[in-house]
Amino acid sequence: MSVSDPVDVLRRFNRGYTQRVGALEESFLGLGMPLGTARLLYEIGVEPGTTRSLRARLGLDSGYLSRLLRRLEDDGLVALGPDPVDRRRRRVALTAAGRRTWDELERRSAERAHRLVDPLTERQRARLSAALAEADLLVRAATVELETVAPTAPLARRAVAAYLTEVGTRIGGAGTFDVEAELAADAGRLAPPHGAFVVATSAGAPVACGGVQALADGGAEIKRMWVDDAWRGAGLGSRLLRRLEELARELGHAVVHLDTNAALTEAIAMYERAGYRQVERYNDNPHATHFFAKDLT
Amino acid sequence: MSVSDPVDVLRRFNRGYTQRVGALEESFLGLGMPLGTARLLYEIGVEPGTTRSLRARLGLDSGYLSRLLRRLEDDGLVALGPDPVDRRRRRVALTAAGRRTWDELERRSAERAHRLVDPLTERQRARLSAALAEADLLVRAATVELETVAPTAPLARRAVAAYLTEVGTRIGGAGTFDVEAELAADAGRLAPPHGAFVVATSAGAPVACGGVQALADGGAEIKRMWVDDAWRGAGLGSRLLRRLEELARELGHAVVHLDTNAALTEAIAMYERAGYRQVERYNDNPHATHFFAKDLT
DNA sequence: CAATTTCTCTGACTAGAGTCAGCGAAATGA
DNA sequence: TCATTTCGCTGACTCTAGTCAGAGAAATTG
Repeated sequence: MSVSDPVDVLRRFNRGYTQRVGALEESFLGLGMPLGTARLLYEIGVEPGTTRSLRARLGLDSGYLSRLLRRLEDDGLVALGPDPVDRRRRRVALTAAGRRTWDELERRSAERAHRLVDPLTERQRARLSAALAEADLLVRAATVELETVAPTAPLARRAVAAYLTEVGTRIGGAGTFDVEAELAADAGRLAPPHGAFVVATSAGAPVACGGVQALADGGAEIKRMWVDDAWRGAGLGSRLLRRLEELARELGHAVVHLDTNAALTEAIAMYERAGYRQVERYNDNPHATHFFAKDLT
Repeated sequence: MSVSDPVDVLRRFNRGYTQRVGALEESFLGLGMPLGTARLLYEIGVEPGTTRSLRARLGLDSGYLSRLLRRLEDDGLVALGPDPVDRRRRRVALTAAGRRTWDELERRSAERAHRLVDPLTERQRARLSAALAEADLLVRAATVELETVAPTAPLARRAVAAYLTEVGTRIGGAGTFDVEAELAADAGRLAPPHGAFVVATSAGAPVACGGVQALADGGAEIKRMWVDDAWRGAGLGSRLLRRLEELARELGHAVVHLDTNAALTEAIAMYERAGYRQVERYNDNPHATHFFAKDLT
């Protein structure tokens, strides 16, 4: 067995790691709370939300979640209130007592981690840190899911809003966007029959997106390419790009265009790596400074 | 929270990893077999044994194990027979069908790992591989346990034998050792009241060792320093060295000596990093070419 | 040889984790 | 506005995982 076959390395790691460190999870126990309940409490503490968002994050059945929440509520650890946006849903947040329990969970978990790292020297800890951060990013990237969704879907709207915010700040305050107007424009052009929109999600949260639309004078155009800051460097951009090109091909196009701004240096580098060549300005987008095209062979 | 604090990175990794890949464990499912049963089958496949040894390895209740075994037997996957040594116990081994199921478990586990790695590019896979291998080594190293044992203990004998084999091959066939004679010599000098022997174990197997003895003309000497090939580069050597110096101090010595061979380059580098300075030959060891000493402040 | 201990197995439990169908309230679309 | 869809909640389940006490066979001890 080759030491460097990623599959073998992964399996070897997995076996060793879950045996030694997997016990970390069980640190949730010892608070007299079942694991599922503790996991939920922990997740609420990390970021409160609606029943819906929690379900997505933890992958739970709605009935099951409902029951778990009730138990936490009975114990006085969480407070439930109606969601003003959609009164069928409920918003969940920790109470003061819940926060104290959460802090205790945090403390115990950190203590366990600390004990594991303790026998290592400073240098080794740094090495472990770097290795785990790298592995974390790549594993996360590998498990991201690409979904084609309507540009009006909440997921898509959030992703595009994030895109606009970032581009706005990157290219300077001058050209900030009217988010609602932009979203409204997307609704038609980035949807079938002439377009498509793809969101990359991780544990239910959007981490990257991109769309294709048909250009008036033929060919397709890729728009709204965005990768969350924390997810850069894991090849998510090129994966998304490949998917969008595929969609453009399915829509019957033989060439894709895209425009971008000089400030978005990583994006430009990625387009070049992906085989895009720089072309003349093909639209009047005031925010665009660079224009690219690629033939879909 | 600093991104590079090892404790935080470890915890972040842990959360993401067990969520995404921890499911790997669940790959045991999908054979229509509950997790516990599959784990037991797997363990029997790795190494058959008595009910008793399996209970110890998996940490199961005897009643529970009994039930699980019966289920496996009913399914024709394992064969149970009385243990000739103690007829209250039973010996357990896989049947041919059990072996096939075991192989299938292996195959699926590998396939899952493969699927995880699949969306990544070649380069990313290599990065992931390297990162996991590094993390694996360090996590293993962090969970290694140092025990002071008698040099006659089976664990110690195995470690010293490995040491002698390695040194023998490294410094060339010329000076191979009489293993039994060397072990007999250690028995007296590397044990209390004038010496000590330390073995580093991981999951019960020796992975490094080292001993201290008193020199005739004063001072202590470190001997039998060995780190298993697969465990190099994780700082196990320096950790062991520190422990041995501590033991030398406790034995009342103010200075430690050690000798080594020019062929053992990593060891020499480690001694220098640890503050050892080269000194004149202080014994007539024919295998030694380099001599070191360090003051215990 | 008898008494005691050790060992596995059985039966009777409990709690956790999760699934599924269906209900009623709220939101959405025609 | 009315029909449809979405949403969360409830009740009724199932399956795992694991605990515990006690029975009976085998080994050990006095």
